Amino acid sequence: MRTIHSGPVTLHQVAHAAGVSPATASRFMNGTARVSDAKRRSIEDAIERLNYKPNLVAQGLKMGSTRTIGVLTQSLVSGYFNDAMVGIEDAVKAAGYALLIMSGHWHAAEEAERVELLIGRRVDGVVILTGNMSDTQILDFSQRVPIVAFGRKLEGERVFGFFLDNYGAACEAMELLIEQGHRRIAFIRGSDDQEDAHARLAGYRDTLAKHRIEPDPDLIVAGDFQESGGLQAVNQLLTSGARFSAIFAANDLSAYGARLALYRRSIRVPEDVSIIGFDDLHSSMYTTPPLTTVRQPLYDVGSCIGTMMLGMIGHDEVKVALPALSLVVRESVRRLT
Amino acid sequence: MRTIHSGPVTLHQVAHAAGVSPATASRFMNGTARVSDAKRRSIEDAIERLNYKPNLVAQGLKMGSTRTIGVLTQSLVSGYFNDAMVGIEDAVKAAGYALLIMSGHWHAAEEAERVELLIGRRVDGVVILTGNMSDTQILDFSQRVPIVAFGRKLEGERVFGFFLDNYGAACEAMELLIEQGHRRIAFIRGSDDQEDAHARLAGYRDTLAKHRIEPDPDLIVAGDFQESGGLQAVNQLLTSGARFSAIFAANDLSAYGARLALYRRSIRVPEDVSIIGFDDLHSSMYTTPPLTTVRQPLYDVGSCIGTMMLGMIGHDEVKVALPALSLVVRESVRRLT
DNA sequence: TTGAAAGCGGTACCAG
DNA sequence: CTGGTACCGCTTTCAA
Repeated sequence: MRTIHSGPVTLHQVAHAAGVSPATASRFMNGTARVSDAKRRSIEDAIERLNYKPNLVAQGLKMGSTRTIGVLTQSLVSGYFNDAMVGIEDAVKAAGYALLIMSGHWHAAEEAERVELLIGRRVDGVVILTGNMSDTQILDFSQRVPIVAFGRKLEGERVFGFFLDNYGAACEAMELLIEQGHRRIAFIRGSDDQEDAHARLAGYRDTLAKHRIEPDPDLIVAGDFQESGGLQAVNQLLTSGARFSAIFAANDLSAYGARLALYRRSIRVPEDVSIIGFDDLHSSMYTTPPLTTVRQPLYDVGSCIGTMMLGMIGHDEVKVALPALSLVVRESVRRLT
Repeated sequence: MRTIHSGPVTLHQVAHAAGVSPATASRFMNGTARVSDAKRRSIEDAIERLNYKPNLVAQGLKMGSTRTIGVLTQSLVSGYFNDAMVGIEDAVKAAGYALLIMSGHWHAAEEAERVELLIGRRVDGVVILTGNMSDTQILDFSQRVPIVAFGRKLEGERVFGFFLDNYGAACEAMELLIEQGHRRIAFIRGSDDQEDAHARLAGYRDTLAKHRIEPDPDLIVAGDFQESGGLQAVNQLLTSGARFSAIFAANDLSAYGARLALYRRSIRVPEDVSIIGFDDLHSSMYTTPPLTTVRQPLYDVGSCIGTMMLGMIGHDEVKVALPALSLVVRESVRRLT
């Protein structure tokens, strides 16, 4: 006997085929209660025969949980964010959670709109990867859904936000440069609207001050966290005739651009000028020369976020240790002789 | 008057507050039918006051459509796939579709499992970005959900698969090298289990043959589409003492690795050896020297996929022009003198 | 134009 | 242990 059915098979059909009530079939599916051996077998059999797969949408509606975590990223093509993404996914997938990813493109209004969409789709929680929304906005959202945010300090019943010590790491990077004898160090800034950019710049300034090195405003040039910005920055530095023996780029992408600008003028790295970056993107291990930089353990950050999220959803107190930034010394910095 | 409510407000609450039936409220929400001015106003008012947002899950259950497209990628951290991802998203978001992304890690069983999960979540369609599943498996899945696949040729009622002309583009790349006077050209292979890897190798071989250049098996070395593979490949080439004036890397990542291996031995690019890659990752514009490579218009591929998917879901015939590969000449290839 | 009610596919409470 | 049934939030006949 073969029946033509349009859609996927339902639990009712399984129950019917197995000669039991949907309730029993459901109980069997979820192990919610004991089911007699006979019935169990016939249910198993029916499931097998009909190739039944539960409808997660229906379950979601009934249970009030979609087993989905919304992620607001800023760019789907950022190696930076994507590392965190896999950390998150790895942390939550064992619990049956999937990720619904949307990107806000560093635009507060768009970010809010995306979060709204995420909530409309009834995600069980949303993680916000930096961005330009105000803390207040996020706090507001957290009334409606648990939130964990990366890149800002936030604390509350259904919200937790944290950031890594960019300032401290920037100081470390500067210490390395200075310890290697560099005094005239250029700094390529990040996007003005990003917290991290400021922290890194502050680290640059304060470390210079700490060592009583006279800061030269001409050595601080605009950038945008992109390769193109780094390229322009160094071009500007070079045409302005500024002297420097090292460059601290606010992130690796900028460092790539800077490196190319130097290459164009046949300035060697690190023989003529040293470069240090920030982020430790995967490809920074393969630039020529391999880039000395500050490692952001984004995968670990993602894991933390994932476990925190699961904790908030399950109303558990979870304590996770935040990963730390660290310097990774490769070959783009050389001692000044 | 203020009422304490646990969850989000429902359409029933809105209807109640507005003094109309849920049916009318629903009609208003979707513009399904005319609603009298008076009622309309009171509904609008209630929506505003209660800050009502429709429950997409409930709508999904009722309508049999989640307005979600499942995407099976192979890696969340691949610049290659992610470009396509944003193309897809851009193409479908205007239609109210969101992307549910899962990755299969080039593992057929895992891929199938992910697709199964996607279907369980009742996505309206799934796009498969290459991978190692068999065509048969995909055809099977397409019985249950419309599929568009990238990286394989597939045709059917609810499935469409296509690939770009990797072979032709590889030939073009080789032509460039040969035209620039190169005869001893090394080839770094891609992963053996990927179709594209074979196409590119075939392009390499056939173009050599076409120009009656004696192929040297020692010049074809293993790779894995990763930087590390490219690095090792060139190391092997170098230690084996093989002579070559150019390297054709099966993809940009391999080219990066190759470039570093050369750098380590102080072999200059392109003065001593030329390198050509494949993919044109974003960062290939900023390597030193900028990489000559074959551009894969992944964003456009994504757009096509998105529109095709929308077409399949809406049972429309859509004709989209597939984007073409093209050579982008930068600075890593030099004429042999 | 409007409301009542059925039902999308499950789950869980309540009896038995 | 099992079945009947209400209901999750929304849409859509069907009748009025």
